Amino acid sequence: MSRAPKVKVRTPSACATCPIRGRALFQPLSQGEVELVAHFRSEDRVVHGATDLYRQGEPCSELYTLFDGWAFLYKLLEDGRRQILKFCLPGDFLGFQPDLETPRVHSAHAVTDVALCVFPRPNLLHMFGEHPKLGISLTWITAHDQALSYEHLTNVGRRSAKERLAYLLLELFYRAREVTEPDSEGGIFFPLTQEHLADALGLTPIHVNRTLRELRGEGVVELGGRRLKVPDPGALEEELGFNAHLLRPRRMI
Amino acid sequence: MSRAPKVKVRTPSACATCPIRGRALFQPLSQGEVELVAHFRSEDRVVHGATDLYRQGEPCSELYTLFDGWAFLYKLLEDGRRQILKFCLPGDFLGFQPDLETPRVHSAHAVTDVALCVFPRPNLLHMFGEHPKLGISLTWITAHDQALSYEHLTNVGRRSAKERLAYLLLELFYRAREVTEPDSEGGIFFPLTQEHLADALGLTPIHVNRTLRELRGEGVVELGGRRLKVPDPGALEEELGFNAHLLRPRRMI
DNA sequence: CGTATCATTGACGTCGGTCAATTCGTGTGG
DNA sequence: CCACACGAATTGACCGACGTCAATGATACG
Repeated sequence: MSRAPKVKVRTPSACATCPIRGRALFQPLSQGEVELVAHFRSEDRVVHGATDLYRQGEPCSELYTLFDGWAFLYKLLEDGRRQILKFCLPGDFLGFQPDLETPRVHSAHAVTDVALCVFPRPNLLHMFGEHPKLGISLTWITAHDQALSYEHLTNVGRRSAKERLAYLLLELFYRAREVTEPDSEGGIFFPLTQEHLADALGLTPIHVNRTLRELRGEGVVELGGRRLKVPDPGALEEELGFNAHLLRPRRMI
Repeated sequence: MSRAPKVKVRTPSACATCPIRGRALFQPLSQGEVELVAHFRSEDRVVHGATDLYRQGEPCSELYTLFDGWAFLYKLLEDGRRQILKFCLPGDFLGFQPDLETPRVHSAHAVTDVALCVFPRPNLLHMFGEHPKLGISLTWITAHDQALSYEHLTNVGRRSAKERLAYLLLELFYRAREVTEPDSEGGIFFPLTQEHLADALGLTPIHVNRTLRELRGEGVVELGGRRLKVPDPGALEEELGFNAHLLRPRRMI
């Protein structure tokens, strides 16, 4: 039987009052611009957890704003090895790539049930044609994603397993705290498995587990029961040389 | 004594006849647009090899098009570990980042002597204000860089040393062949040391050396004397699941 | 030539991977 | 309410890819 998805819903086309608008793609827009965006948006869509949103090789017909839930982007090698490229949280914009005529270069997967705002590709190009400022927003988002991706590359390429894991958990802790309500103890909802973490960090799940045990033992993180807490984020930030700037969206100009 | 740099030169503001324009940032521009770009460009600059173009932490006052020579972007950890993020070849656009008010988030280093077109930041913003199409070009470039960066992340996170090295060499071979003249044997000029390769791949120079020996032994690559040749790129592409699409610039729209 | 940088090689150590159980937790059905 | 099933977490024993340390060669340049 098909269970009812657990996600936030809202009345369609309610961009003007969208609860995540302050954090989303089109944050710095005026009232009129928001209406323009609402006009080009085609629908809200809900996708169940543990399913793909799109797959590499498919045509690139839509783009999305993640409205609620957790997802990630990933690449698959021929033999099944998987690299997770980015974890997506509410407010993130997914599905853009340099050549929209070309098949998708990576896949996207819903971890939890997920709610999406859907932008059909032709509408999007229209939209940018009619409103250059939206193009600047998109440039900003892409550049921001790239900075994050460079950070991950550095993490995977040049840090030990323990550093990598601590770094990723800290990043996700900060990002999740920005877009969802922490629980009474300051912990966040955290739906990822150790296998997800492994595939993002270039490790095996087994080694993630061992490393996690160390971090827990040192009191650096509390993780379990779909909940994550970093008791002293400041100290960890310091210790890892974590650059929190990269997570704080600011205006480009 | 300061030796004379070995790079291509040209008369300033000759954007219209720039030999790399077909491959550079502003490729799809009209005559008038090129003149606009030429107007906002401030100068040509030559930088000696083995020096930094800019460093993380500095203010972000200029952006560049690489006109001649090889460079790379990198991040440094506190203890000196280095991750190379991207190798830059003629035609590449450097120095853009999401928040231009904020200090640089990575550094750039000239491998060889290098010639640059310099765009002062304030001019750039002006330029995009006056000509939206340039903004689209920039978005395209950023998205393209990001796709490359995701590819590198996958490479470093999920491939063996041998696969990583072969993959990177193939990529550089293709990219270099696009923008410079191959020698009579089909090899390309290749100024990187094994340490550069190591820092891009998340390996040690020693292990790069050993891995290179294997690849040479199998006839997969010829590398030495600042020259690289991949005798059968097609076969290697096949074997690695290399996606050459990502390297071929196409129009976004 | 003398010096510096890069490439190369060998011996050895370790971080993280592999394989294989066992345990835990949650949801399901009897 | 309990038995069961399934995925995820956990643990141990062992292995191998890659790192570390140290020495030697090859090249280029002043």
